[in-house]
Amino acid sequence: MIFAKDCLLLATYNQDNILSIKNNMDYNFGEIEKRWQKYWEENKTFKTPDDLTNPNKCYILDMFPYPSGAGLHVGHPEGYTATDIFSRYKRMKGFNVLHPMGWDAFGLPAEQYAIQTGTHPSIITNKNCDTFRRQIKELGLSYDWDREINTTDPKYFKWTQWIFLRLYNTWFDDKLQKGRPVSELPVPENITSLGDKEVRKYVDSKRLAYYDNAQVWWCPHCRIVCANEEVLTDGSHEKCGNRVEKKNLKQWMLRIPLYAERLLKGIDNLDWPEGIKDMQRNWIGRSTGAEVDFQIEGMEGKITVFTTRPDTLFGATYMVIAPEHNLCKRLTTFDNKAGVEEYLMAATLKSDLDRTDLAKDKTGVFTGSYAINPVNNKRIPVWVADYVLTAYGTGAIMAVPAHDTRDFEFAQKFDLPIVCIQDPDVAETEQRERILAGEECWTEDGKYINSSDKDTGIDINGLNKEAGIAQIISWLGNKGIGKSRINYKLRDWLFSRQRYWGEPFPVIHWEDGEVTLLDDNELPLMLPELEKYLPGESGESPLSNSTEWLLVTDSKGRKGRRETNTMPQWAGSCWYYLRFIDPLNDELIFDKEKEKYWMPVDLYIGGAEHAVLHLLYSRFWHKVLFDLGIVSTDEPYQRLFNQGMILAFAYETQAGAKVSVDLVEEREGKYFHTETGEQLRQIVAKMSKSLKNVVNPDDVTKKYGADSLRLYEMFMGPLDVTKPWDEKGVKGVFGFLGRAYRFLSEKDNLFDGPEDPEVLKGLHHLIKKAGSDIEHLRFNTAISAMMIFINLATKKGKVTLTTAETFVKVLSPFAPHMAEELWNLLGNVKTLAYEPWPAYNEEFLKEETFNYPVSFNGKMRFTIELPVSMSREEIIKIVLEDERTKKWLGGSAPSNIIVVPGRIINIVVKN
RNA sequence: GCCCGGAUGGCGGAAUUGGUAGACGCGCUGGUCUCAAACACCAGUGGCAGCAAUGCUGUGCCGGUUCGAUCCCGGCUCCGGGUACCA
Repeated sequence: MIFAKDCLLLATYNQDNILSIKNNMDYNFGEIEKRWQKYWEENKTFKTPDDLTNPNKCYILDMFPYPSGAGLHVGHPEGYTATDIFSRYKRMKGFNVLHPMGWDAFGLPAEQYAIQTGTHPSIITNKNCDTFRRQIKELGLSYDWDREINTTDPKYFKWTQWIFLRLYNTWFDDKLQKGRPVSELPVPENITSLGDKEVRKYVDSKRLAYYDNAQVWWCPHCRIVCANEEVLTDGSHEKCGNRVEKKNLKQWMLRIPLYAERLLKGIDNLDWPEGIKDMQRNWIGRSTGAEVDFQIEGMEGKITVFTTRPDTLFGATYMVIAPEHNLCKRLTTFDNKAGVEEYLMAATLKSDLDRTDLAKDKTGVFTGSYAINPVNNKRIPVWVADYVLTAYGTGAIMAVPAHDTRDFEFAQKFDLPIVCIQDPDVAETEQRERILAGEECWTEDGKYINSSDKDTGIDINGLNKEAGIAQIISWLGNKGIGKSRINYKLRDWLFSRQRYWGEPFPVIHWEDGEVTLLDDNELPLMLPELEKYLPGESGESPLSNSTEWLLVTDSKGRKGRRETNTMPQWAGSCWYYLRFIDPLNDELIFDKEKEKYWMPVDLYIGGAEHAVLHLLYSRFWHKVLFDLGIVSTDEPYQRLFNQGMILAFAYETQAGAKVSVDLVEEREGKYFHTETGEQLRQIVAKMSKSLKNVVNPDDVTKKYGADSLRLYEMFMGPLDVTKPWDEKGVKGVFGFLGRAYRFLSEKDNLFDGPEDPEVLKGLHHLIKKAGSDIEHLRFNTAISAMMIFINLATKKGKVTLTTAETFVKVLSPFAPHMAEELWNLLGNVKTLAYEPWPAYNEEFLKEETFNYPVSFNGKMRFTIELPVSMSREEIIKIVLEDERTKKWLGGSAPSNIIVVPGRIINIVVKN
């Protein structure tokens, strides 16, 4: 009956289609996919609508990739397919959809390649982008390619530099909890009176971006500085595996801790996985406590400590300062000088590995000096130990060995006094006595003891923890030697790298010491062409080799030198979601109206490895831009979802040695080493070059088509879990697509007229389930529902044309090429990308009867079909009369009968 | 060590979050088609016992709450991820 439409189709569509109709029994995915990819590209089907009046907008974003030389692996399409399904679904739901893709293309591999070959990094970068683009297009992903961005494009990084200027020119108003332009910064009079230089110094100390000496990890092998997070716990460089060392270098830093409170509070209202929110909270690491000043015996000055437990001051029997503490030298007495110096020397040479290894065995050395415990005026020794970190708190602690395990270990080792000040009344008698005697550490709460002093007039004995803390803080405050304080783990962000292939800082250092930034209209500051990309010996970036670019002279003849550091890779990815809104705008970073319309990002999908850093940095920049009135939302990413990693099968010997996949053969479901013949275990491991178990999407697409790849990636399991790749699984979904295609492309299977009620019910069940599953990103069960429907339709043998069309619409977000092809074969001439998502009718889903499971004491014994409307009483009556019930009762009377309408019948029998 | 996830057939996973455990797919077994194979199609498939009807058993282990537990509570074991002395 669809012959008439076929004729129309033949007349309106291209020659290829005639072929496909003749041979429509076969699912020729190669031809189909090529045709529709071409159609979408030529018709700009997925161009983002310009109309900003549609109140339903949806900004759907992938974490854009670093275009590595290896090309795509099957992990990439997982997230991309998920956002694509969501985007296609939202378009059909009538939303304006913004769904862009781009490249996070600055990075070390291209630079290393440049060092080796002398080719400009942009050449290899662009080549890699081309590969990625081709591969991504072959997956039929519905990106608006007119919005493609590349972080290495001067038209893009001009605005990255522009944002840096804004960060530099912003200070954080603590009272308003808001970033403001430095032009609005009030400068105290005692500073203005000291002259311009001091004012400049003051302003610089408030800027969000500052230039200062920083102790950084230096990788002698890569000749670059590594961020803390790039240094692994064993003291090696994440990128190259070589040992790193400490070095002092002038660096750009960003004062992200000023935004700690805002970043922390903002997390609460985000629709993000709870685990990721927790990780961000822990990273920010807010803790409340107090700062307490300790006088030093026989010396001017004081040691300030940060403690979360000021209430335990009476138990503080010694102090520890970090090796890097600035009072360290002064506190060391003549007798102890040799020992301390030796210890300090050892500490600076220590890598993280040493520190971690030695963690089990605490080290430290006595300075010879004593401090005075303010609550009881007792002399307590001051020690130096590397278990105290200079970067956290004040770099000094008061040690309360009775109630802190680290302090306890240290005190035991060095035989320092342990005074219990909290009675562990909940502990067992024997344990309690040990604790009271200072033989065991107690970190739980308890009633204070030994916590009063007549001379200082303080007494917290008998109080609980909360009251004790409050009283001590108020006592410290009155004395002017302490106050409550909130401390964060979050540290200043080291924001420069000694590399070529990054955004240049728009900064000039003048010979007189002044630092100036370029004006907006001087941007972008381009990277110079170089002959050699090797970094300078001293740790300077390769940019220092380019004298022509490097040296500048101003109109008055003053000489200056450009900043040779470049920005880290985070810079470009911190704000790219904003540029996608208006990527071709040369006048503005983006149009304000467009930003207001599209922001925030409604769905952001990417790997969990970016859970903390990328998302935290990005949120920080966004909040600054919000404070400056540049963006309209306080948070950038409203809903976040992390896809799980895709692993692959790998093989290992009985001894546990990994065997490369090309040395493995399968025989009767078992695996053997092709050379040694040893039987191997199949395990699941990360894809890696060394195991040769990396799966390339190109190979999958060639064999089964992009629709199958997409479907399998989604069918493997829930989006957020780690799951192993298994090619056999691709075969499964390929089979499903083939069955669906053959069934729906065969005219004899389609008819006009009323639909079979069972098919109708199945169809509407599918529409409902697929819609809700897509909203909740549960694609695996949506696909399963489509399979169930096709199984039903094939069994029935025939469906109406309307049913076929409806099914194709539901299928289309998942397998868009095949859906377009079928849509076309069913007689439609336009793309189905904007066809309305079908509505389901609850009426068709209604059941007349329900097959009740009847259980006895919770064990299901048989089922009985009863009308849904039947009352509880009637149900009980019928069930009790049933022969099978009598059999299972075995003569005894039921003590209780539970009927949950539409669910279950449970008969309780007491023996 | 601490924090966060998780454990369901031979395998990936499903179960309206307290109501018929194992949907859907893979694999396997048998059959149809074929000279044969592949493809495709049909049937079966948690384990144990039985020719079968059927029965027993079963969601990492032990215990609890409940008429009823994969789901809630307590205690373990193992696996994965994060983190590294954060005062």
